[in-house]
Amino acid sequence: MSDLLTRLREQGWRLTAQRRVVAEVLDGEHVHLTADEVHARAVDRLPEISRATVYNTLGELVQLGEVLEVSTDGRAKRYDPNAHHAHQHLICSVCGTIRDVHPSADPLAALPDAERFGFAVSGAEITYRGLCPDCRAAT
Amino acid sequence: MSDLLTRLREQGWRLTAQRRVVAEVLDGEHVHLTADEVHARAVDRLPEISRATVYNTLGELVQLGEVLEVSTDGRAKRYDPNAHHAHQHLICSVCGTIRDVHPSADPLAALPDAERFGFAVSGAEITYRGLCPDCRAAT
DNA sequence: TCCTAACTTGGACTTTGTCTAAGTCAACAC
DNA sequence: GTGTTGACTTAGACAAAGTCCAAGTTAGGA
Repeated sequence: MSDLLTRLREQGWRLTAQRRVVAEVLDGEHVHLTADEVHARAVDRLPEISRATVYNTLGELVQLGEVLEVSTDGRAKRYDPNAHHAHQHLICSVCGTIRDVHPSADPLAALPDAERFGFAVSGAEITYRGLCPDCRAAT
Repeated sequence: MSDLLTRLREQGWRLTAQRRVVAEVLDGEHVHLTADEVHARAVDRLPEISRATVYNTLGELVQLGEVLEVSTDGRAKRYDPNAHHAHQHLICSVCGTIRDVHPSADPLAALPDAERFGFAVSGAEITYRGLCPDCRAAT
């Protein structure tokens, strides 16, 4: 993650305590946190950090391509620090747990020209849904 | 759509004016409307219909499998009446236009067992992103 | 050490959606 | 047709997620 801080500085970022803390939270646990969860963890380290700053910083990290935004359920967006390795998501329909997964085929290749309607198609996200082992066991 | 009304009645639905109007709005234009857009169009036909009823009715249609919910951007959910034919979505990154598309391969087949982590995987949604012809021309 | 543009803050505000209590009405029985 | 009843609808309050703004603070260069 020191890589990340270096890259950000090269982009002209001011390295404030708040931004450092947000970056550390995302780096610390490889999970998919909501903005409010990031804020809660950031507050543990820097009690006076505001919600607005967390939102701003997350938005900037997304702009810079350092973090991915995942909108899966129409509720809060989740932030995925694993932005430098292509992957898709597998989500438990019951508890919402998210795993990164790696399909064997590129979904873009499966979209024929006739199905592109003149769009310049630039990417594809796949959301797999199912029941995680814990939720299977619970039923 | 009279099919739809018939199916709904068979499910024990009371056929109220409000529900009929919501069903007609979704049937009338094969687009992907937000709940508020559905409400706006419903009000044109039945001025006293309330937002709560539109939300309730859309939720019921989704439960019954007659309409799909599409959450693509963390903003408002969109409702897709084309629930009886498997398809995926292609979305313009600029204007948000959504098209139904039909990839040539089943995305489920591209997820190896080793990448399922014990989940009972039940489905996959692909969101293709790109620039629509209008937005390409505008740049 | 100073300066200043960039950053942060708290709170107001917006959007999207949910909930509730009270009133209305579709469908069935007669 | 008329009455009955539980399902449905309504308006408005509420909640969650996110944005915006004016005022205060500060990182980093001069």
